[in-house]
Amino acid sequence: MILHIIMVTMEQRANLMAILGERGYRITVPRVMIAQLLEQKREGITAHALCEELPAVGRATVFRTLKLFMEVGMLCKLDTMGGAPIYSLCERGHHHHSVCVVCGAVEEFMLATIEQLMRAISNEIPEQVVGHRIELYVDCLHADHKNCLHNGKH
Amino acid sequence: MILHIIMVTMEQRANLMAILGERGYRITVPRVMIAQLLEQKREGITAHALCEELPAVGRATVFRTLKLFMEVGMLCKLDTMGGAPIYSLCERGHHHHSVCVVCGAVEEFMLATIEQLMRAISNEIPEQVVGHRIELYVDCLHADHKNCLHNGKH
DNA sequence: AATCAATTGATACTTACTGTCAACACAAGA
DNA sequence: TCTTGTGTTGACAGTAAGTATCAATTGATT
Repeated sequence: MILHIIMVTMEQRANLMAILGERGYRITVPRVMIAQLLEQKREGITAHALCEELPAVGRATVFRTLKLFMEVGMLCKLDTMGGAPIYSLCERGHHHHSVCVVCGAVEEFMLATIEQLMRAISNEIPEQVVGHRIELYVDCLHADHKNCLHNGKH
Repeated sequence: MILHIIMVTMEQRANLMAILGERGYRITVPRVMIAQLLEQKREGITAHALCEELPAVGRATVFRTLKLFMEVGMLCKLDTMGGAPIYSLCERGHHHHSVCVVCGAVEEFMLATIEQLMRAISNEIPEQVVGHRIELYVDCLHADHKNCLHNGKH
């Protein structure tokens, strides 16, 4: 059973800024603005859309910031195979995506079993696991694939 | 314990061609050449390198073919965060990657537990799972991060 | 061998992302 | 609170991954 993420907490942005601070990165206006927007767009957002919604922030800064957030493990980049990548905040290790291969509908999900698995893997391999990313390719089986991203394209 | 993939079988290319045939795609010279090369480059290869090694095959065809192989579920695309994506053949669901966040070293691995997990998930969610992708972000802990992809860049 | 749709290669194009650098702003110390 | 220095920004130009187009070609089928 999929547990959709409902909690939209301020804690996350605070976390993100705290992590930046800890690592010696500055907490700047553009970074806070981008974090805020990502927080609102829980379903994820493209870099292009981010730029449009934050015209005050330079394009280069948007990409630099996305990369930074990814490096500190608070942002996932989802490759949609034929569309622009989608970025979305994640508490480390607690957020994954399923992509419908028919209509392109993207859903977030979490499964306790995945997190259990990750802990198990940590014990099994010599490397130290600092993060992970799981994408499920599914057929969402919706009668008409209503959310079809591809409809507009063909 | 990581089980590195050792088996290098001809079966895989045959599989791939069979799958193409089944789905009504033609088995052409460029497709066979690309499949052959991918088979040799087990550790994965960039689209750019593929083009260089197969000068007889057009760039567009290389990308089209990679996309096709991904669509039939026989090829994984690995996003390396700051480098060109790496493509590598996979028997469906039996091949994943770990990426060292320090030095960028990429390793393939498989864990039976992951495949068990996927079967479990299939039963838990309403969507039909047709494929998956798992990337582990690790610190490989090699004393000097010898395989450091980033060395050349900084 | 003939047929015809699927595929190819060349080219031009789009777009995600990065490098550069002068101007700026954040945090810390005087 | 003023100063100072480094991290960060924005604009712009550049790189490179990937796609659209279209005439020429090729592979499966008859």
